[in-house]
Amino acid sequence: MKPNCTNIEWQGRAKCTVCEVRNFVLFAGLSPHELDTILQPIDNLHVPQHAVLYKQGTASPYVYTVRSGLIKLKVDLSNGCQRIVRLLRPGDVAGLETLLGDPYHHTAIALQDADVCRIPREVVTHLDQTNRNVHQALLQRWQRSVDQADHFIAALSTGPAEARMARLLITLGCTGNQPETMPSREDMGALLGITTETASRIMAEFKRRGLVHTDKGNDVVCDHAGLAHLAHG
Amino acid sequence: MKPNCTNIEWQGRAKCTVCEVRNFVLFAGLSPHELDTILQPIDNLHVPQHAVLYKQGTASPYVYTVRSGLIKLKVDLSNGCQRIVRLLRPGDVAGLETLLGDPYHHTAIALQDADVCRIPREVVTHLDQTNRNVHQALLQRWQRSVDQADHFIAALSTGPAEARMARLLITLGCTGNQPETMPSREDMGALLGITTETASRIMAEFKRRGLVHTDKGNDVVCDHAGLAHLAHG
DNA sequence: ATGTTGTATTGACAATTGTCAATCAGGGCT
DNA sequence: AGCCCTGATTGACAATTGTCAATACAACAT
Repeated sequence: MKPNCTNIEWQGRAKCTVCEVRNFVLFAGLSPHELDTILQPIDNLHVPQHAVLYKQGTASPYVYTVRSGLIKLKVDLSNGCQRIVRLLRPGDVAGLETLLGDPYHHTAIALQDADVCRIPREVVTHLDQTNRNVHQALLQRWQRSVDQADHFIAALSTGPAEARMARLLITLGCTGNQPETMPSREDMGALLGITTETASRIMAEFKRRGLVHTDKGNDVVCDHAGLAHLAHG
Repeated sequence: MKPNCTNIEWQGRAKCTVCEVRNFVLFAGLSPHELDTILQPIDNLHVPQHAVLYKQGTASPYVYTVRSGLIKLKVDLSNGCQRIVRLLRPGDVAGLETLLGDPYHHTAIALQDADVCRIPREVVTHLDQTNRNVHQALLQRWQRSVDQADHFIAALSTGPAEARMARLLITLGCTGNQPETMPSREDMGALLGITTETASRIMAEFKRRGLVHTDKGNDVVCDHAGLAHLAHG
């Protein structure tokens, strides 16, 4: 077996009180004192690109919040294919179903190198019961999952492939200002419910039309207005 | 303007203590005494087919639970089309986003005559804070929305139209035992992200192949095994 | 430099799906 | 019955997308 470079690394105990994205994550409403009183450890993990954070159908008592990077949630289809049902960015939460005792409903894989906090289920359930702000934040994360799923249905799974690709690029944050790292053509296909080849063709055509411009590597800059125009039609 | 036969009718104050589906809905864990102490009124509404329960973008302080019938949640697309993102059956909850102060994220319309309970937001938030069982049930409803949305992505928006239609019929509960009421071809199209004509062609072909059998009106009985086979491939 | 590997791109063709228009079928009405 | 209206079905054709195979390209190791 060849050396595996996609092992998740422990990065130390999370330092929530100085977390630079704390205002976006689950514990926004906690005082430093309250954070100190958490008995269970919150660990900081580095998830290299392509590493598996958890597998669909397995159970473990952890919820994850994304601090940096990009995580995909995918499901296995009956015919062996896969479909990506969600993209998680900094501030998003993964594995909420574990709070209800369910095994994970998806397989979580890093699309780009990511840092996540691994939070024991008991920490979340306890804080949910004792802190109003955390409770509200939890409900908001759950609603956010619903909203993102709806976006996948309405924007990324509806209409011709070209329009969906344009919406995907916009969803990925292509504003035209700074370069964005693109997923592989295969992942784009799994995101949009089209084949890898169709995804490749559309991206190549976008390049020819000047709608996207290769920066370096997988980074591109986009013509946001042009993409927005295609996203409608 | 022609007479409107799709007005929502008030059916009286909800009698939760004798509600035949209470075990499936939000207040499963409440004792009769606790139910009596709810100050805000829970109303029982009849929603005729095609009636609008609420509109996307509007705000009102109500959550709804479906007691009978079938409700569709749809969103308006940028190009004027519409996409159905969820189907709600008895026990499902609609409008949870109102608990977070959001306007409704969808337009809710009855696909079949439906009975719903209209619950003031304050009732839910109060019970959520005072009763452990209601709190847990609320989280489960939220997760159920996520799961149903994921099903729309993975099963109803992936693969060729024929397989998606087979999965839709199975989702609608076609077991082959008793007849099921079908949505219109237009709604099937909006459910699957295909055109009305394609939906019609596929259903007609299913009939010719004997996979579905017209019972009476919009009711059909299905060959569950045959559909399940098509759903894979 | 050379090969090796994995991904992206492209071509050729088949299959699917969309578009637009016509026709058909059923229910309600006069 | 005859008419009207709506939704379902079908036909013809164009456009899109999938399939399978070949090629191009970039990163990396030898």
